[in-house]
Amino acid sequence: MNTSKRPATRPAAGQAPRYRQVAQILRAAIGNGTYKVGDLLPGEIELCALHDISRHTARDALRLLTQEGLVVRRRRAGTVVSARPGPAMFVQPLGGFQDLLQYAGEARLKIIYYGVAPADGLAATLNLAPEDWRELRGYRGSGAQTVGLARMLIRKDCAPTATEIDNASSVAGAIEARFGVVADRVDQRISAMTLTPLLAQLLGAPAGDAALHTQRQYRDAPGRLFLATETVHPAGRFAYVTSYTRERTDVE
Amino acid sequence: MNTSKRPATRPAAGQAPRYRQVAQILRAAIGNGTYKVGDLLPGEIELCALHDISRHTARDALRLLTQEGLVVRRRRAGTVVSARPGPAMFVQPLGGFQDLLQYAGEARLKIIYYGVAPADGLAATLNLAPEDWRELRGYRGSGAQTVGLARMLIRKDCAPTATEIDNASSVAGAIEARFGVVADRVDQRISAMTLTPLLAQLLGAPAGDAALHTQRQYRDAPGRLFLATETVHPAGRFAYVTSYTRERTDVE
DNA sequence: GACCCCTTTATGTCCAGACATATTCGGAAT
DNA sequence: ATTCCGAATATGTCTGGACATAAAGGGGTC
Repeated sequence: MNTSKRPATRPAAGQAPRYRQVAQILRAAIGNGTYKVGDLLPGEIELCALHDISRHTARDALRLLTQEGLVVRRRRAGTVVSARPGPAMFVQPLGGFQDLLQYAGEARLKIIYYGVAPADGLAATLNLAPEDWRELRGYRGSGAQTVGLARMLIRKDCAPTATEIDNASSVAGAIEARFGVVADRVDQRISAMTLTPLLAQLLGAPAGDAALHTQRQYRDAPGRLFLATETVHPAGRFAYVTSYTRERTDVE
Repeated sequence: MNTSKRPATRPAAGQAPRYRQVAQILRAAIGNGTYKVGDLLPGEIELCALHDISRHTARDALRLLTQEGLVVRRRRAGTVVSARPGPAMFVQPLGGFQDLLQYAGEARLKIIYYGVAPADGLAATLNLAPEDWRELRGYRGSGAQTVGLARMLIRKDCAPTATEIDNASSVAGAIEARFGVVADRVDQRISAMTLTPLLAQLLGAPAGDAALHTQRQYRDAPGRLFLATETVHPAGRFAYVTSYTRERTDVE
């Protein structure tokens, strides 16, 4: 293993890593129809040549697209386009329990309000006593892009600080880390809704547009509600993606 | 780069890849409390030593746990446990899986078209050769109430008759009963959409209203697509309701 | 105790290589 | 035209290495 090694082609300062750039190029090509569903993407070796990158970097780029459900990869068969990306679409796995405890990919929660639960806020909606809860409101998004709006109630006796929430991968995770309160049951409801003028304004979308409405209630082992959330994602910005596989019992 | 390379430590025949084995060991350790939320996992270098694997294999194992939301990784900070593995990782996929194979509750499928896949139908949307597929269109509803509209592609070589479909609890069930083709993997995507005038008319809903849009692709064991469906449910008529419970995994 | 700064560190990103293997495909035979 | 088989192929898995960088931590100063 004594061949000389090409110096790494690092991205310019402030730019995304090369593998993300290549992933974005491919994502855009799928989105604009250059590659259609069923088409083969350039293979790993071809991507190396096209973008002057290593096979590792090419595979990392393709791994991103695989995770987003845009392509399917099988050995020898190659990389096949399986879906078109919505423009700037974020996808959240909707598989199992853990997926409920995570933010979608890189869509972070930007807190815009965290404090006393207003009498006419989410607590009222859920018929809860506001004085027992903290309300949190925030945007979900990445960078300057807003994917959705979230509103949550956190029971006062297990309300982390805003900093703790910022540093965690989810609000439920922050609660568990700080107070040891663990979600034992999560009830979820996904439905379609029409954006009200207020929500539309907050989300920078036209009023009357369609949106995904997700409500979740998290309960601990004795069944006590400790976290309730609702999120609104305008159509075109967000989708739940799930992949179920029939389980093999031959594993391990 | 002229040091000799250790031969790869491949898993024994029939066993999962090493990176999956290591991931499972760590997952179990998190699950049984060896590592608690907030704890540091062994770093990459330590995992290499502990399991006699390369850093790449260690990183792949940790990447799985990251994807499952069990750990959070940041440079220099290390790998921190962010959640305990619920059954969600294994979240009774058969239960969830089977749900995909059934109609929602009592909402039956009323077939309004079953035959040749039109050149401009769903096959075109999925970039499939229409001549290899049958297209089925129908209403989902109960009694006189229409809940949603469904459109499906069934691969010709395993297309049941309309009567067989009527008599089964699902199209996938009819396919399995008649041809023995079993869904091994189902990819699902749930998003919000706005009703086009045509869809609105078919559904008796105002054009421009919000709707839930669900797309599913069913693949058999070798990964071949044999059934693709899409359904549209106007807002207010349909919601996905799910309840996840953390399963007691004290047995293993 | 708070703050600052520098070193250390553990992950992130990128490079190269090799072997395994599932899958595709082309050619031969029927 | 169909079937079979073997070679080729493109991804999967695993090894090694190097540099970048964000973050932790320790020590010194105030």
